[in-house]
Amino acid sequence: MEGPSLVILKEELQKFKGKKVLKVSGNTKQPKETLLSRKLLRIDTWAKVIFLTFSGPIVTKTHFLLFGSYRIDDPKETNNPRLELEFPNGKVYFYSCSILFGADDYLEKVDRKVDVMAPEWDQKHVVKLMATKQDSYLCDLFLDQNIFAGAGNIVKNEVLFNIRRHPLTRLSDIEKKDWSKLAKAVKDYCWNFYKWKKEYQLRKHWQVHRKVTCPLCERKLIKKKIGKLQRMSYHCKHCQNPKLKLEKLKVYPVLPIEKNGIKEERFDH
DNA sequence: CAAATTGTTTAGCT
DNA sequence: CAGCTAAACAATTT
Repeated sequence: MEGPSLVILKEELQKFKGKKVLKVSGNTKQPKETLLSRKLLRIDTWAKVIFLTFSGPIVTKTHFLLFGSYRIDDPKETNNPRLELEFPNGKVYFYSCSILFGADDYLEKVDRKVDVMAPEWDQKHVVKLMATKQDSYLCDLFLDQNIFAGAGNIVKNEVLFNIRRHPLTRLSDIEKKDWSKLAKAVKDYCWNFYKWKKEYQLRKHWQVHRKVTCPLCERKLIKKKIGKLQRMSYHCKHCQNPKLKLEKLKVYPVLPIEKNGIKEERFDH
């Protein structure tokens, strides 16, 4: 689950704010019983993490990793929740995720200036941090949670296409004056992600991620694990700047969605 | 249906 | 100590 999805979860949990935990269950090894009878006081997100603060205070930190999911008032029948909380007005279920208790300090220490979805996101601050990673490939840089907190593999692949650059372009191959454009392109795409996901239109907007053909030149896309992080990359060898440094950096708008019958997204996460 | 996946941490090397 | 890799974790979709 990428950053924007966590913000959506936060919104969906608002109805439980100020409510008391009536019942706790789940297969987490963390001391879940300590949450009984406590009130959910606040909900914070950072990067791909959600923090729940209960009276006490007790702070939990939940990360959904690659396969995690959640449900509200509508449990899955196929597997057991890691944590289930019952409130007077409903229940929330977390599945296949990492949950840690006692996360008070994390919540305080988090750098909100690098969180792509945070109001405190600070372009200049991000560019400063980028300067410490000049040798990184863009495909690795965009996944660096210390610099682009909340960006994931979809964001990475789509932003690289929007800037028409090869994933193995090094940051140092981009003019320094354009670095702020890179940062903004990632942040802007994340907000589009957020909007599209709420409309169940996210996958419809994918231009290269998990696709086979380049939407511009119709050539077959390259699908390969590359970069230091070896995450799957989808890119067009022809359209994503095969000749480095020749062209001024431009962030192209996302192509309009095709009017064919791509089915609506029904993902839980 | 094998393969991929909206990801990260940690143990164990060199 | 830095930096790398493999392993572990876990569930659903195409």
